[in-house]
Amino acid sequence: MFDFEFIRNNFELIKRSAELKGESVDVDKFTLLDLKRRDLVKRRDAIRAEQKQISLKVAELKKSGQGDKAEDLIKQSRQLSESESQLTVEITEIETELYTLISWMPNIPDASVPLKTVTTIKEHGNPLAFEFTPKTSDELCESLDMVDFKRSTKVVGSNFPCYKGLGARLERALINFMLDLHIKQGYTEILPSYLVNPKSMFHTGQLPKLEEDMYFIGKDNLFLNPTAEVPVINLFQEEVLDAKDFPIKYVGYTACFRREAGSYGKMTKGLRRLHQFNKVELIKFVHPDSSYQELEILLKEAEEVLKLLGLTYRVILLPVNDMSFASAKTYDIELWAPASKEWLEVSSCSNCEGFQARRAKIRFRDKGEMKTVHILNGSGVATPRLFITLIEQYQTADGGIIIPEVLRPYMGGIDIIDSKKKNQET
RNA sequence: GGAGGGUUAGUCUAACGGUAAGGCAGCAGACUUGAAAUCUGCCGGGAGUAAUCCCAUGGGGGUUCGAAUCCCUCACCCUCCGCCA
Repeated sequence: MFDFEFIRNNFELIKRSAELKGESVDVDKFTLLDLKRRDLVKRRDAIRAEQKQISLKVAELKKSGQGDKAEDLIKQSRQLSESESQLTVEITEIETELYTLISWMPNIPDASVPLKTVTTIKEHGNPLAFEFTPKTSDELCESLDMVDFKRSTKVVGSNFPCYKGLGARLERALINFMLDLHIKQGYTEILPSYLVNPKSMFHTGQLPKLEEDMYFIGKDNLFLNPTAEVPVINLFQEEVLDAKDFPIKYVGYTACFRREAGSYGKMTKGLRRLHQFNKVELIKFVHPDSSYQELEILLKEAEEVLKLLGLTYRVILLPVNDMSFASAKTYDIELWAPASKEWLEVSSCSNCEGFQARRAKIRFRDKGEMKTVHILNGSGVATPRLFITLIEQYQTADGGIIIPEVLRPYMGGIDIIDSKKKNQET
């Protein structure tokens, strides 16, 4: 969200970036309402000033025991009061409209972001060649009994996975491995609430735009978080941070809930796109002057997960039309699923600059001046597609899965998942 | 769920219904080799070249010429009671 003054001075920029992000923002309407508001406010202020003067005179008269002389003044003030409240009604209406208008303006992309072309920044690892026909993750999950999709459907519905046996253990191992790694990188762990209030959803930019994609508990007016970004960032809403602590780094794990309304087809098969999934999320509060350097560091910190797991991945720079509402610049990390033969997105690392911070009123003091912090977020990483690519990349000719060494301590020393060991819980 | 108490600026704390006062922190300057101390100014937001004006006491409403103050309502915090893992 932007300040009024910024909007007044940057019409073209806002209009163009909104169009590129697929939003229609009526900038002309803003100008019209803004001018009207300023005019009305000026008129109301004049009335209020007059009322104040009268009020002071009344007080004086009453103090000096001449209360009866105040009658005319009081009558006059009552009349002013009427026109004042009329103007206030008009102003409130306009402000509501303006606020709605502003809350639908997406963040402006950084100058380094391409308009429509996806740019591959780097590739890591080798293209994997198997001397046998590799199984897809769906086949492996079934043959090794790691995820029970069918039974879970009876409990809740489709696309809510139920991990089972060593599948559950592997999922848990991944989460813990990632958390421990990021803690080593200097992040403070947060285990936040899964439910968040509407205000918080607005601050981080999920509302108003993505309301349809969110689970909502009407009885208590709460949303299920779609990412730990929401509860973690909102911990600090309306706070003034200390610049001495920058960069402030938090890592949070939560289950994430998304309705994925309108999704269908191949992309929803297996673990590809789920209503509930696990994600470890990195959040940084930084000084505006260094937020783009911090974004590069954040990306490297997320990549470290995949490097240590020995996975083949690539990093792409998202063009404006693929970027989220709140982001100014986003890198995606994609993993290679060799059997399914597709790149799967497991992480988005974004610099949202002051967009969320202005909404959430998260500020810091810089040489006596209050400023808006810049907020970055990055998945480090989401588990389902990591799970898919890991089991596809590490599968053996006889249908087992080798556990990467860094995960073994989290798996009770298990080094391979195979058909004999599939339900083992040593 | 019930009863009572509370919410004032970055922070801490005042204000018989008469128009938000202080302290601390912070910033700038003076003094100083430098610092501390001290002194001066600034130190919530908006409009205006400026003088100045308006808004702001958790949110929303009401009473009043006038509300931080009185009333209603909601949110949150604290204490106690009830219920429960």
